[in-house]
Amino acid sequence: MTAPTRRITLKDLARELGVSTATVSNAFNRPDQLSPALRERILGEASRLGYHGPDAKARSLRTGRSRIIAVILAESLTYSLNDAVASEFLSGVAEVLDAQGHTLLLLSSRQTQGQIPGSASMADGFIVYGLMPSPSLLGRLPAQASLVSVDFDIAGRPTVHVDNEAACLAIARHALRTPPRRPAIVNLRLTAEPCNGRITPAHALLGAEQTITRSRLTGFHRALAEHGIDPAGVPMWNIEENTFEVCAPVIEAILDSPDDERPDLLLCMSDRIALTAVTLAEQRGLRIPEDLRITSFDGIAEGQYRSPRLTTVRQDSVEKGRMAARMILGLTPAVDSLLSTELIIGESCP
Amino acid sequence: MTAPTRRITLKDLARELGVSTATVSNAFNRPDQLSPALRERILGEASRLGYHGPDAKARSLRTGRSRIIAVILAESLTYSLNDAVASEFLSGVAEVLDAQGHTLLLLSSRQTQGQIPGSASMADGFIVYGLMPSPSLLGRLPAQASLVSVDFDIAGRPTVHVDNEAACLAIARHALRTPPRRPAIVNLRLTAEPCNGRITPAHALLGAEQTITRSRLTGFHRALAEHGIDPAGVPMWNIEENTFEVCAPVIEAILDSPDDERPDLLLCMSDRIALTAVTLAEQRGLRIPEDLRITSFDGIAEGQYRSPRLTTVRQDSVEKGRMAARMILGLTPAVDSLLSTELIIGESCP
DNA sequence: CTGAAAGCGCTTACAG
DNA sequence: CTGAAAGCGCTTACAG
Repeated sequence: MTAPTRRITLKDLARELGVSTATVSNAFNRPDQLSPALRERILGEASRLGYHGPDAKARSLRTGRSRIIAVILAESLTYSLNDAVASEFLSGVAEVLDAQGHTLLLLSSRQTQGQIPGSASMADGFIVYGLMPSPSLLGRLPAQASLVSVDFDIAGRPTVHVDNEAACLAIARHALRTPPRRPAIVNLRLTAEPCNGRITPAHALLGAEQTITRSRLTGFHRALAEHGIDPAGVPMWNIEENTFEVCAPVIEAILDSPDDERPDLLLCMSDRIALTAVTLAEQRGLRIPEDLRITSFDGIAEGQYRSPRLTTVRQDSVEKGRMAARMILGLTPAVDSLLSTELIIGESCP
Repeated sequence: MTAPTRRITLKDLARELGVSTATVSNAFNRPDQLSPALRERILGEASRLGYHGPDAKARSLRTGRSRIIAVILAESLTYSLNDAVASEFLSGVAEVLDAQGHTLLLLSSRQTQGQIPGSASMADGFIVYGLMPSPSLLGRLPAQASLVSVDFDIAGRPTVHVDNEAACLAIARHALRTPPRRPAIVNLRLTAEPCNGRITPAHALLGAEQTITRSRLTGFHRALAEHGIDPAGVPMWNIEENTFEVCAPVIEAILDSPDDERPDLLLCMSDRIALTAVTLAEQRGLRIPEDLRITSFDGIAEGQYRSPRLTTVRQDSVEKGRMAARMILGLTPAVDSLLSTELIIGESCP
């Protein structure tokens, strides 16, 4: 309780005890390297002197490992932290890291600084989530660090993802069992140039190697073709950000079409889009599913506990996070993994 | 593109260029300490050799600063990441850190390891959120690190919070303007021992220095007394975790009371509780606000974009996060700060 | 404007 | 079972 003149170090402690620094280090790191009695004495003295263990900065320099794992999110931290899917993913990562005594550093490939801060290179491994970051960002990551990508591929690196195309094929098949008069698709971040609204032939779409939503669209299109509907004739909209605020104007534009033009089936690429559609449709007195059927993707909790419960594809984002974390820590062989999805039939499209 | 034999260091680079390591270091850290021409040459050579700047681990040992700020969350990361209020808070923190070239490390006082991993001590500062952690956890934090608490006080440390009592007084006054027949209070984590259900006189409540919800209750009680209602006669329930799953059984118990016992006004301590009540009440065919009025706290987006919009207290959690981050970084004087709140009158209690 | 040297606090072969 | 010594990769007074 005296004023701390200087922070106590392992060396101080060794001198105090009359043993070498190696022995003190061993007391903390390799209990088998010294007698229990001596270890006891060292740990006891340490706690009396307020020494809480070897300094993490020095240890990480010496060993080369920090026990920090970084997750690089495609979107801003503000967006990601408030997005249910990304949050669940992070939960899964955190769960495994925590159990292994590791710690989670949050990064975004949209840092305002333009690039990842140097301090990030302290991490032992990087989980890159959601979108291919710029090559320069990727190049700046320490060469020896391990890397796992999630929801997209980096050549030569292991990846974790779900089979978006098959899942979307399945849900669209379900929806099309009841023939729609005017089906429509609401995409998520699918255009090469930003577009928050109707997609026209003039819009270039991102490729399947750049975004998972392209695979989702392929699934929808396959199902439509199977049912004799020309995909090219099905109107598409695009949403730039998976939030109520950004979705709302696009959905409003769709719903405010004249009765005989308004879609009666909306194949949406996320639950957030679908929930926005539900909210705005109800405000307009449209009945779901009688006037408008809606399918979506993700299976977040919010879509399931208020009626109408969403018909959606559940992807286990928590498990995705766990898998990525296990791979990064070497608990699981670092090989490409495909997680399965589950079709949930709710009330929005029975 | 050759096989990386060994990672290149600042020393290698200096040798390669025929300058001292000090000069290379200065080229990266103190541009004013060398001629622009030399600096250019050094940086050019560095990027050609694939040297991405000084190693973060070594730099942090040498300087004593890591440019990492840790947030210690009261709840598990899994819970916190999926809670709108905590997520918004973290957004605010991340926004400021990012702008300052700092990085965010996520910790929980509920780590499964029982205590914060040693690697956490790498952080330059700690933002402790939501609840007083155990003294032992607090004691293990590096003595020289800065510390800001949020939503509770640590003696001698700066804190950021909102005036919970005044806000709850205000919202309860609003609700009581229409005299309720059977008001009730749904508390959040207010009992000393875990209790997910009705609070009886046998339950000890946490003190105001331990939890913000105690201050919220005081606000409710003051308003009730003002309106001539004996607070002791108002039934109270407690919710252990702010999630739909944990809330639901308690809310169901409340709503399933006989008609003449069921509350007609629910003063809830969070929007999540209120949203659960809305969902379950609607399932039972109860009309809001005609049969049941509901007030809450937080002002999360989800409570505002579907009808009935919640009558609630909006606290600016993002700003709370920004404030805490600014204090930790020394951008703002580290003094106790009280954020204001805003009463939102929605349809759940007009 | 530039460089030689000390040292941040630890861990780890290695020798005894 | 224990200790002396090297060195992880850097930054920073300090001297020139």
